[in-house]
Amino acid sequence: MTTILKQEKDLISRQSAILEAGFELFAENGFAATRLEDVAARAGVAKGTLYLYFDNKEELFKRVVENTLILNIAPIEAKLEQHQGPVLPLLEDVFGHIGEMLSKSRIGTFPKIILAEANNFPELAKYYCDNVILRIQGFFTKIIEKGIATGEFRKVDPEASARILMAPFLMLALINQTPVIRDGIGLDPKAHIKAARDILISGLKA
Amino acid sequence: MTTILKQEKDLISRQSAILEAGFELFAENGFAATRLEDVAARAGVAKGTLYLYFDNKEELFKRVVENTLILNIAPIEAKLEQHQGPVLPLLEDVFGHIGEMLSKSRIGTFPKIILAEANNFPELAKYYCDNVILRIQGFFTKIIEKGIATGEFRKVDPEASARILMAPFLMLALINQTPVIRDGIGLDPKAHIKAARDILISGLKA
Amino acid sequence: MTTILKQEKDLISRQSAILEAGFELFAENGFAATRLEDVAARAGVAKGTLYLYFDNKEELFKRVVENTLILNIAPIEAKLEQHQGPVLPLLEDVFGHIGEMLSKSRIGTFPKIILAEANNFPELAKYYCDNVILRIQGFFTKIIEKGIATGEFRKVDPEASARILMAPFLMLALINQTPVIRDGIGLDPKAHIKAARDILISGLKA
Amino acid sequence: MTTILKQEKDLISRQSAILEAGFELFAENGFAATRLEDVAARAGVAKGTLYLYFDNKEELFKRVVENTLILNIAPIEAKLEQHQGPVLPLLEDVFGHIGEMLSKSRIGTFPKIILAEANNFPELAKYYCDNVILRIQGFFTKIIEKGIATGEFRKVDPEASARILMAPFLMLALINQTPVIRDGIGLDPKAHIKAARDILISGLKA
DNA sequence: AATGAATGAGCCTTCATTCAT
DNA sequence: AATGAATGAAGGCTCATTCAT
Repeated sequence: MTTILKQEKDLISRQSAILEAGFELFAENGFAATRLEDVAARAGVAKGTLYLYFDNKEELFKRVVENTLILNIAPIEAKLEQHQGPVLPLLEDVFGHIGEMLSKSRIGTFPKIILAEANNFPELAKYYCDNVILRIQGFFTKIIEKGIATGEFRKVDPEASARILMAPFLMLALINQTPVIRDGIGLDPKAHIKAARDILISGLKA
Repeated sequence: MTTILKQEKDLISRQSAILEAGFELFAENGFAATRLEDVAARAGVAKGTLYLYFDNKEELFKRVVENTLILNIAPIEAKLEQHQGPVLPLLEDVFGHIGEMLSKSRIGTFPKIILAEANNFPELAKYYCDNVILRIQGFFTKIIEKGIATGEFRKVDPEASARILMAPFLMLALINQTPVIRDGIGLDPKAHIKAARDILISGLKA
Repeated sequence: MTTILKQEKDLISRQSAILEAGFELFAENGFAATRLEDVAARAGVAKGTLYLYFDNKEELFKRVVENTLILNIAPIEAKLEQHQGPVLPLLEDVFGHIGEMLSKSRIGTFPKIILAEANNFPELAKYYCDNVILRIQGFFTKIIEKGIATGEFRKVDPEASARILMAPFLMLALINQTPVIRDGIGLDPKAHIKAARDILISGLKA
Repeated sequence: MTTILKQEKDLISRQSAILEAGFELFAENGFAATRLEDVAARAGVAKGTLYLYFDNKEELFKRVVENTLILNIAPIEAKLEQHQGPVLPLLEDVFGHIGEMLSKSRIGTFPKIILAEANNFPELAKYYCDNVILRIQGFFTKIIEKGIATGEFRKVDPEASARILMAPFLMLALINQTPVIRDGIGLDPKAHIKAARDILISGLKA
């Protein structure tokens, strides 16, 4: 049984290693400019091994995206579900939460990959749209609606405003994954999130 | 002489046609997925002709970007230079101005191209950063500083806040060039700009 | 116009060279064991050049087959059409004709290729079946029917007998293209055809 | 000991299963297009197991051929040896015998395999030539010689005529293993053999 | 200057073979 | 002995680039 467990672990870690390697290289170079040979090398396996886990390059790409997309949206949504009382503290909390996530994990790479390849992989873009963007947008929309209901916020268009709340996060995600530009404009994630929270929440308040 | 002029004009228009075609295809498919054969076809020339005007694919890409980048930042900057009195009306005006530009012209394609290929073309990204992003950022920074000076705005971090002002524009630019996503989330450019102006300006006001 | 003619000739000869090279190698090694690189080398062109003339390996294979199949069936059929009087001399003539063709040209390679790849290329086999085998079979069937009508031949099953007439030709075609076996069994094409004519015609005679 | 016997039997049956599976797939797809993975699957063993019984793909192929080649020529030869009196009845008998064998068993697959791969496996072809073709040819040659001696047959070239006798069998073997063509030309084995016997024996008779 | 046929390096993918378990 | 995951050489195909016309 120990052996079985070990094998299982090996299998999982090997697949993970490939997904991980694929993630890094796709994020760095885009889909086309990424060579499977390099993915294999970074994962520490042979070229042919990739095909034991993935049908082809496209499928690997999709799985890389999907795999990482089972992201921390659910826990955030849960917070809102359980939440009682004024939404302002929740919103402030969420700003910090997402901001930190985008600064530290590499989850912010995805918007970039998806946007870059959206025309070449429309189904993938749709998938991302439905499972990530729309869920986040829905989350913010509900917060705004609640805030309007409790009188905390002015009467704004909840959905359009939700997208305005999301914009600084998108910007952070994109630019933080692009060193040349991030360093070029001197963007500091913490200050960025702080300014976003400050201005946007002030702008919503009644 | 007429002939010479005509020839010259032909030369110019041929080069333009290539740049134009390259722009459209690079914007649609990214750098790698764009085939020079298709660029040539769309420009109405033969494949070999491209090489009479451009050294290679990379150079064509750079020239496409550089060529179209001489965008209308200057007039906007000029407005600020000449401007007297309260900055709020100017800022409101600028919101509409940029919003319209991004909705109608294809200038919004660039952020997407640049971000997608920033790691493969760092000099290009740097160039774009210096000549476009930083200038726009500087523009907004100055407006905020002036607004703080006139007492119109709260005391915020001008540069970080400038980036928050830019975020919805970046979002609009990116998503508007990506039909799958634009339609997927139901983004309406006008409503988007309206909400941005509303929330951000309220958020800045003293 | 001289130039145009020359170019046209070049194009034709290049395509022919590829078909020729493909023919030889496919005949020698079969479909799978033939490398396009070798086809290109034998045709005196680069690997990529093949793709200017053929979509892919399969298509090249089919074209090789089809191309050579516009063979000398038509002229033989014509003979029968024009023929008057007793069919025996015609049949004897045809034996010599086909025998010579199979001995000298490499047209006899096809049955072997087709049979070997029939399961991998069923449409091709069907094509060959309809356009070659059935036409030859029809030709012999008609001769036998005529011969029965004129009283030259016994009353035999015309179609089944036609296939018996064809059998020695098939054998010759297959074995003559397979040196190991041809030499191994000491098959001499002329003697083979002579014996076939002798026995089969005697066997049909009334 | 029962166990040992069982193991031994398992070994034998496993090897047989592989040879069997190989036979079917090689016959269907040819050498190159047959994947060892499929052979293993059809034999109900793992891919690696093949290599416990065979050095490599080529060797498996040869063994598949050799293994099944020990066909029933001997009993037929014996008949001739013991035979006394007129050969005509024997020849007629043999026609039915071989015809039935080719229609029912899969022994007719071999000519196709051998011919298709003769250039890639010359020793195999030689082996088949010496042990099968030449023996059958010798058998028919002797019958014809005897028949000439007894005055039953005309004075023909015995060896060349032997090959003419063999031709319809070869044709049947090849085409019967190739459904597309067999169905395409509407070949019926029984009628084919009947016509062959009829015409060829008539053709030989004095 | 313009063409487009030709080139060949490069990459994805397959599959015979190996080897740790 | 048996397994099947892993390997990597080999080959089909694409497309940026060249060059004869």
